[in-house]
Amino acid sequence: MNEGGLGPKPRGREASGAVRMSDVARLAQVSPITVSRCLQAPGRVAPETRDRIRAAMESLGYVPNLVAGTLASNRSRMVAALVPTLAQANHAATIDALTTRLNQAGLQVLLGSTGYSDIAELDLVRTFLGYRPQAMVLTGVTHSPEAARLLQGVGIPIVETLETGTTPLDMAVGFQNAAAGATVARHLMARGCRQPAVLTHGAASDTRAADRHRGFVAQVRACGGVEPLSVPVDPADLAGGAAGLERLLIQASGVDAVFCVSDTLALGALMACRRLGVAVPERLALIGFGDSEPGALVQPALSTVHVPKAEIGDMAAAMILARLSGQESASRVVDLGFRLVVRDSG
Amino acid sequence: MNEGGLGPKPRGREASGAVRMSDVARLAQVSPITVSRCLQAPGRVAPETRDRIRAAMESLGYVPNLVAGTLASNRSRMVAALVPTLAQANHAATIDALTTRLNQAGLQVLLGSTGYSDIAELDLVRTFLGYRPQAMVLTGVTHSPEAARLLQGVGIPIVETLETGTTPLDMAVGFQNAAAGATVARHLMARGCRQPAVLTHGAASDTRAADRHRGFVAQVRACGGVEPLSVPVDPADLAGGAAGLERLLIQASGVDAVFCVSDTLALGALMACRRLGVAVPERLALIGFGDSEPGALVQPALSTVHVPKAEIGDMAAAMILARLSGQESASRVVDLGFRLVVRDSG
DNA sequence: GTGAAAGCGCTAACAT
DNA sequence: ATGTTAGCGCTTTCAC
Repeated sequence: MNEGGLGPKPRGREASGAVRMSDVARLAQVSPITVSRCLQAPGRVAPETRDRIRAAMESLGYVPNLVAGTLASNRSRMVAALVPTLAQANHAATIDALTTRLNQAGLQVLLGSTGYSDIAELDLVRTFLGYRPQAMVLTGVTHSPEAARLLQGVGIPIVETLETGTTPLDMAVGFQNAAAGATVARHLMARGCRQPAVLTHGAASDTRAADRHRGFVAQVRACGGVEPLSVPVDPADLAGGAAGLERLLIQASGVDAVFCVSDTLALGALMACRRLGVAVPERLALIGFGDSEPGALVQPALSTVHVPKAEIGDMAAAMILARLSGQESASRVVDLGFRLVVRDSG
Repeated sequence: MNEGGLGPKPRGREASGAVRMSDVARLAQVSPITVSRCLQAPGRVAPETRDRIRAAMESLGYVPNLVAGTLASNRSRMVAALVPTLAQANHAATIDALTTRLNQAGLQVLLGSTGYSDIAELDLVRTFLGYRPQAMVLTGVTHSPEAARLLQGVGIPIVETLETGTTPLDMAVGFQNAAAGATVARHLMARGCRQPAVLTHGAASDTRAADRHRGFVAQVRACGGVEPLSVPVDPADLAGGAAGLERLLIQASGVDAVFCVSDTLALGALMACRRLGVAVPERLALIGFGDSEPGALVQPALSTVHVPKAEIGDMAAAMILARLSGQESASRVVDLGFRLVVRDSG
């Protein structure tokens, strides 16, 4: 259909008639390298030649093979990103901002979800590294030793998101989870709570949640409060939040405030309170984390901690882009902070 | 640090000391092809050799270059997926399910977001095709003619999600948006609404929303109702929903029911009603679409249409996997349906 | 069970 | 402004 019968295909492996750069070159009567240049730096080919090449590409429906290009140039246009799950608004918003920003700069995002599993993470890191990405974005700063070793060995920019508590592998952008927990504790104690408790995420690798929990407990202690009871929940969904709250009330009926390490958990707890006839915040104060949309809409409106999800994605992209363009960024750790949002629930 | 000084690197382009398959081969005293086999089909190399190779890989920290592998074998392990935005729970949930399922099968997802723009979509399609993915997942069935042409030309499985109204490029999984709109209309008319209206998404390329709108209007007509007024909103967020509702009430104070083409819009409208003192559903019935989490939690709880977001992602993955394993799937279009969820708001 | 040779489609490094 | 040559790191095909 397209061959002139001049040269039989040497290895004959191609599935469908994928158009190659050499086909374009032949039609445009130039050498392949000129076609390549026309794609990489159109300014370096004569306008007439350029038009001829473009016409040829158009008429053949040429789609450059980026895999071959990457191999030859040793430069991919890909950034790998790993999240625990997308089914949570924080992560989705962060990744959305990241991809949007990176796409604008001509970079593609290779996305993987670890499901809060360290071994899945290691697997994905290994595989993704195999694509020789230009950079890698991870969620959180806790990774298996092997993953950390692999990542440090490759010498590409690495950005860890949502957490800035400790020294990053390379760069980090987020906020301090422990400080957020402490802020919530201070707020609750100042409101006169006597017996605070916490609903936390049971998954061991959700160290962000664990940090918030830790910061909360430490601050309660510092304020001289009673040791907070804590109930781990896994999976950390609405039903889990509801069940967790019921368990909590059974274990310690005197609890008068609950810090839920995520809004989802808090919303589930709020539902349980409604069912049980527990008045919020009069009898029980409830504070969430993440400032999700539903939290602002329920009644009583959920008090929570706002975190800059989209800004984190934007900043991660910016840090990567800066590094790739040679700037040895001044700040390797960017703390975007958080903000306590006091509404009706506590 | 690692070279024995035997052969100078021919082209000397490598950034950092990336370990190559030949390095592993040399250390394990086999030829590169045996290392390759050890990775692809461990069963075909002798156990002893295998152990030697694995030890070598381990000690060198070898990470196979998948780019080279893809080029040589003409088979990538990647699936490309395009969504309008991830900042909306439906899409995030669908993609989450898709990636999880595909990752399990050893496939990676290359993710792009089009921001509801056809030209961004075309751009992404072109670029992604350059990576020679094994399959492609798109949102909706409406694409620019060039994109459609490109996609049909490549001969890989294509799955269009969230919409099954028309003939797909290749395969489709979702539900019928127009039918969903009609169902809402029937419900509202049966409840005795006299003057229904609709809050719709203004973005021209959100044809799913437009279909729901169309189906709704057609059904109202079929039921002999008055022609529904419609107010387009863009962007379709909470604030937009609130503003849209106010505009609607100004334009037609007699409206007694509003179908919002998304839950987000409906939630915004509900907030406006609270502010304005409009009783829902007594004075105004409100129905959303998508069955988002907040909708179930607000008061009055939002009536809406449930769609199987995660199931769509799962099914898309399953369809791709089936096709890749050679099964010429019986059904190219899978309608997973929807379900009217009547709660308090209408 | 293992290896040698060839080449995937493109681009870097020099020419000219 | 354009071309030549030589690979990128791997896998295919075919031989042993």
